[in-house]
Amino acid sequence: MIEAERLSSALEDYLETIYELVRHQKVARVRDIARARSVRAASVTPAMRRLADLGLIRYEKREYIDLTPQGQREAQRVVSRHQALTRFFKNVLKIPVKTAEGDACAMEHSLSAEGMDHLVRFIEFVHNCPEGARLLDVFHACVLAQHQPEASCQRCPMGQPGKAEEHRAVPLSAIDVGAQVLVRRIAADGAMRDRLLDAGLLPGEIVEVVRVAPGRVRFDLRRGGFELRLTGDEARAVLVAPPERNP
Amino acid sequence: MIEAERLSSALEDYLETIYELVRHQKVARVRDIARARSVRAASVTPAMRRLADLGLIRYEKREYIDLTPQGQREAQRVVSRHQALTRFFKNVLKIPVKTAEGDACAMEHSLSAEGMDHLVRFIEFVHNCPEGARLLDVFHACVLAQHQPEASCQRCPMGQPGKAEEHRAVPLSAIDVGAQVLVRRIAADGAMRDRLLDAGLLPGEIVEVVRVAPGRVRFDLRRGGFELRLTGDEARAVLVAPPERNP
DNA sequence: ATCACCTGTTAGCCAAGACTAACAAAACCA
DNA sequence: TGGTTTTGTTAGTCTTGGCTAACAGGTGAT
Repeated sequence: MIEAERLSSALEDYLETIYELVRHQKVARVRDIARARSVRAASVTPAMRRLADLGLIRYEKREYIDLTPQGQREAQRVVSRHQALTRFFKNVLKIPVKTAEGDACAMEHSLSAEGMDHLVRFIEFVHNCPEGARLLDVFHACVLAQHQPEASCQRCPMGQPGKAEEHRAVPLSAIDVGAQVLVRRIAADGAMRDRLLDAGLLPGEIVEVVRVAPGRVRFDLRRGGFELRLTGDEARAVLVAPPERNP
Repeated sequence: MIEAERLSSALEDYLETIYELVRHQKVARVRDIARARSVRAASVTPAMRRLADLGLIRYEKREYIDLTPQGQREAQRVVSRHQALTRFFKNVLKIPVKTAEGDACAMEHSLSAEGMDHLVRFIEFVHNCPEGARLLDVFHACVLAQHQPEASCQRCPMGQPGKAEEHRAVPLSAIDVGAQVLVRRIAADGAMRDRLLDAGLLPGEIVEVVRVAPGRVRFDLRRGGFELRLTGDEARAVLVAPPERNP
């Protein structure tokens, strides 16, 4: 048995798979592990040898595999992170179950102890504290339902077009050349939202309007050293804080 | 130029590094990339060749490296995820800046479009909506400050030991053998909290008390097929919903 | 009893991505 | 101009973690 410095994600995944298999099917065999991880059985054998060398599993050729106490602890650590992330994605962010699973599965290997600690505090908060539960409801009603305007939150000024400007949010399409503005919100869904977010238009970012095409059909922005071109529709979906006015 | 199926995390990191370098230092050289990524220069050259083959960077031997428009988009996508995650970890979960950076850096490669979409909605919510801002305040005051009891939230019943039981939360140490209970909250900090969370005691989990040592100094639990042993102190820190009573 | 089948192992291959050591090209001085 | 230093590239090695193909060991059916 050799001392571990840091388990690779692949080995953590194997360990987790074994954990789930013994939990549900009582025993873990090479075949099952291969199926669960979508790899060939021939790839499993050497991984088992490595895990056995690390003292995390008991593995004798052609026999059932199971976890040592240390392997159990290690696997449990990973599974806990997986659970915490999955719950956050499903219950708080409300992303589709399958995507939530996928994201959690990939991220579970790199969440720090501190991240885990605080993430779980957050989950505890929205589950246990009436304030937390209420505010989560507001988030879901107000923000996730934006594409169903009639369902959207009455309290939140960002959801009400008339009140938006009072709260210092105007579409980027209304901004003059040369002004620097602060992105507040992306009022778009689906592919267009993805495009704008991927382009770096996150709330809190500062952008400068560099050029506006005649007819305001195209907007060239500068953002931290790079230029970015938006269509009129895109610019209308980017809500920003209006530039300061010197009174 | 070859078509990309899916960029590896390593290549995404190189791309991101180049992006940040041209943004701040105007140019990216092999030396700088190697330093930024803590690898040897000899590892950078082949990575640059791969990125150039994918049409993401412009790279001529011994010349400055820069991003093609496509590379810029690709890098920006990764950087946006990095930013969104960092902000969430820093401003919402309030984990230390350095840890936040580290976690974001590792997770940025595996956040789905949907996860990104909803994560940013959440950030928009707590930044723009008065309700959201309040949510965050309550969370920070009530939950993160738990170890300073005088600062803890007055509204939240979980923070007030007297009221906790009314809200169906009692320490696991008070539970009888044989009972199945639901974990509500881990009332511990630091290493003990980490240990309990890593052991899978997350809010929402169901555990059964299998055995209690004389003097209630040790508690053996069963959780989804595995046994788990807690000390008395640990059991006192696990707040659970009391078992149903048949009236 | 033997043949076929299922499962697991071995051997040998490959690609990614790191490393060192040695070499080549530029740049920097004197 | 020529030597030194810095910077980049090449060649060769290693580990991880996949793959296929071939083989081995058990189980079961005829």
